[in-house]
Amino acid sequence: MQYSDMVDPRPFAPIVQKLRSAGLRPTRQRMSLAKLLFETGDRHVTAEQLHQEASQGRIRVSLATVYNTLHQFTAAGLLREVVVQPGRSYFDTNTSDHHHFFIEADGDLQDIPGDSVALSKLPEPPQGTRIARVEVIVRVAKD
Amino acid sequence: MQYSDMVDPRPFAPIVQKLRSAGLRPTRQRMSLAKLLFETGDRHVTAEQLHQEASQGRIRVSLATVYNTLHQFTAAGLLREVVVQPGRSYFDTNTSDHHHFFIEADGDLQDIPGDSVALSKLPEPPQGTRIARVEVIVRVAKD
DNA sequence: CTGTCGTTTTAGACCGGTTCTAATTTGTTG
DNA sequence: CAACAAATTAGAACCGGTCTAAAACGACAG
Repeated sequence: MQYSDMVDPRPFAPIVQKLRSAGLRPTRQRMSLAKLLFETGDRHVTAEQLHQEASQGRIRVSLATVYNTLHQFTAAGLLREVVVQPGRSYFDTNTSDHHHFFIEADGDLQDIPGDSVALSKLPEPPQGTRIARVEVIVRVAKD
Repeated sequence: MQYSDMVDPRPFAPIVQKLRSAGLRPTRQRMSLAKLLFETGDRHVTAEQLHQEASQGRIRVSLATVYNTLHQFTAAGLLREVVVQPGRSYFDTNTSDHHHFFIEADGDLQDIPGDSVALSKLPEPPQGTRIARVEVIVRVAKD
């Protein structure tokens, strides 16, 4: 029997790692939220959604902490904030260069596969500025 | 002396027209706001900005009416709502197909000349949906 | 293991943009 | 001009998000 056959004895290790290398202390709340965010593929969540999800699990976190954590993760480059609706922010666990579909009727945000949208021409930024990011939002309606 | 040499005796006529054909009664408030919005080239305003601007002129309009009017104009296709910042909406008097620079530091929005950005490839929209609009936002930072 | 100290979390107050409500005013039509 | 529907209004309410001050916690030295 080899090590690789066993269940990982330190299931939190990768998350602790992730937080540490982002310069964030691995606290109970941050670890729990990180698990929810990063252990199930790409996600787009609002603060309220994540807070509710946490509450429904065994995790007790205040809404303030959810906001703090989302912003810290964003500042650390672990998340990306997406603004498509007035008065509500989404946080995307996919931080690679990509764009979004927004299904207005449902308030549902989806990643667009990286290479299925292409910009063939970009404008010169205004005097004294440089391009920080280019975002493409494809707003779709239901048939 | 020809008609075209004279000052237009009905300076509000074009605006009344515009409102009427949008199915909106040409009330005092709507006319005043329309003048502010449409008589000085392309603009990007927030509700608060427009309200303040109106107040500074001779126009008395409530903030509620500014919101109502902006939304009605948007529904009628006279304006376009642009969402780039959490918790604040911009309204763009340019309703043609075009995109935006957003200068994050100033909260300043600018039109990108129509043909200086080009999408060479668009994705298939998700099952059961169709593309309603494609928005490109170029976020720029100051040097 | 314990004490210390800076960091994090928390409840709840607060904030700013936006929407709602019910009463009043205005535009239109006969 | 009367009558009625539509628009406007002040102010309350709402809602996502932020702030505050106090309590809890994590890391580390001893």
